[in-house]
Amino acid sequence: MGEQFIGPRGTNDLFPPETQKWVFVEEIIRRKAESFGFQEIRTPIFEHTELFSRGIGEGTDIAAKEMYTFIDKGGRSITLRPELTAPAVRAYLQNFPMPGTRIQDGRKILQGSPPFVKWCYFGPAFRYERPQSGRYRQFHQFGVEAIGSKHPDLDIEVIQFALQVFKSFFLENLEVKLNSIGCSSCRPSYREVLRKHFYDHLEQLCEDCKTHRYEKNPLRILDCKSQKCAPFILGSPIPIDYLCEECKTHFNAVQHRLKELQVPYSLDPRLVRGLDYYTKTVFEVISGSLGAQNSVCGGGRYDDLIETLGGPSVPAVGFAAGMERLMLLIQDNLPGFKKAPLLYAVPLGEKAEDFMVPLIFRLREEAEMKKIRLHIERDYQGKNLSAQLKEASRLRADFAVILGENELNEKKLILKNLNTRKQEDLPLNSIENSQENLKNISNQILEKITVFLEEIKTFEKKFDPVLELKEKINHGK
RNA sequence: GUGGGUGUAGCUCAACUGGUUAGAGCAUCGGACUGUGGCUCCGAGGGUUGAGGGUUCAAGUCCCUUCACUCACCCCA
Repeated sequence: MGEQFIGPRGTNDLFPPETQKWVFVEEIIRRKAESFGFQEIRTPIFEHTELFSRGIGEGTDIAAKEMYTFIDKGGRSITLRPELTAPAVRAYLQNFPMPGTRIQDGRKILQGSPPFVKWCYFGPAFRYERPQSGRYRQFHQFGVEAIGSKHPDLDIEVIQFALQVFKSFFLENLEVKLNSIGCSSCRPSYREVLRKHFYDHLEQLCEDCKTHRYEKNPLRILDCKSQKCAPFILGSPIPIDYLCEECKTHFNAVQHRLKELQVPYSLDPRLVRGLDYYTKTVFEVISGSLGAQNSVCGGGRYDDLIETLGGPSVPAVGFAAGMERLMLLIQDNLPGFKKAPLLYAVPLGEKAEDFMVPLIFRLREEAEMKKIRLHIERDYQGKNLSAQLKEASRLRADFAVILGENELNEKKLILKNLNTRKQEDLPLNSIENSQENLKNISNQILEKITVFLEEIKTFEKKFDPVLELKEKINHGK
């Protein structure tokens, strides 16, 4: 087989019809984002390493061992983004002017309200992990961030947006998990309570919990799935019992709204998330049909992140969802995509080509001006008539334009409807490829085609993608 | 990083307990049909059996190493 290049581990190539599905799905998400007022942003795929190590926390698995980091030619440490929230915050701080600040106890205190933005994004992210179903080294996320307000209704709007997106794809059997992990004022004391709880059993905990988590971030012990830790986690104190007044009111407000809006959710006191920047509300949407990597989307509040990254204290909330995982869930439900009707041009011989090439060019322009969606293709391998028509059939072409020696001599051109197998001659005034002549012929062809297309159109109304999708869902399971 | 499963033609898979020249379907290309397509028939090309080493008279098959894919742990989207 020789030596062949294959793509790096954990990366994927996308081809039609997959690419069409992605475009379709992204477009629906964009429309949904528009109605929520989340505006699309684009930030670089790489950033200074420091942004991530500080942003998501030195101790986290992501920062500690999953980052694609390299030194560039200027000696800077650069990292391919493993997530998009930290870059969004960086972009926010860099581009949106703050009101005046005063320094108090080494912290920047805002004199007025910070700029408020509601953003959404799409794009690739990179983590060095062993790939498996729903997990890749280059994967794609979409998500939203609302920066500049601590209003609990924004937590709701973010969750609602995620659910609305999933709903537009008729996804069922999704579960919303919710928790609150407190803030910088109540978490330290809770942390101590946790340490005390686990202290007596320290020797019986798993390696990771014993050595790292207990010291660095005892909350993450709650998230540990090891058999060893399970019995001690069961009886451990949970974050919501130790929330400060502010966090408690916030969490109550969030839950109140969720109930009011009849959003089904379940409290999960062990949901703590793997990134250090979360505060207060955290949530996750999981699916039972994804295998081990069952989380479709995860997010929450990050009221301290902007300050961690060198800005003033600005509250924010957001989530990120995995495109690959979303596609896994919905791709069987997605409809086939209507292609533009195909016109296959069949020039036989050099003279015919000399006329056909400018004609094709002109046809494309005329079709566009008349807003006729038409795909025009031809043969480039000098095949004979039979073979070219065979190719046209293989490509499911709807029409063929045939031009050979005979036609040139008789000053005509054959337009064949490949569905009905009927063909007719279109007279040529001349075989000069003057613009006027080409335009004339183009319009003749397009006129004939339009008639056929009208017939097809009424037929295709049954195949409206959304209707078809709905039907599938209703009939299936 | 750790464990399980799997690697045979472009794709999907055969080849009994080790036994001649590794087969089939689909796909591709050509011909029947020197200018009218989807069908049919005939034919052709395509393989260092993932790679490297070992055992054996003999290895696709057994052993070791390595690589890739895949699922799971871990972690997360």
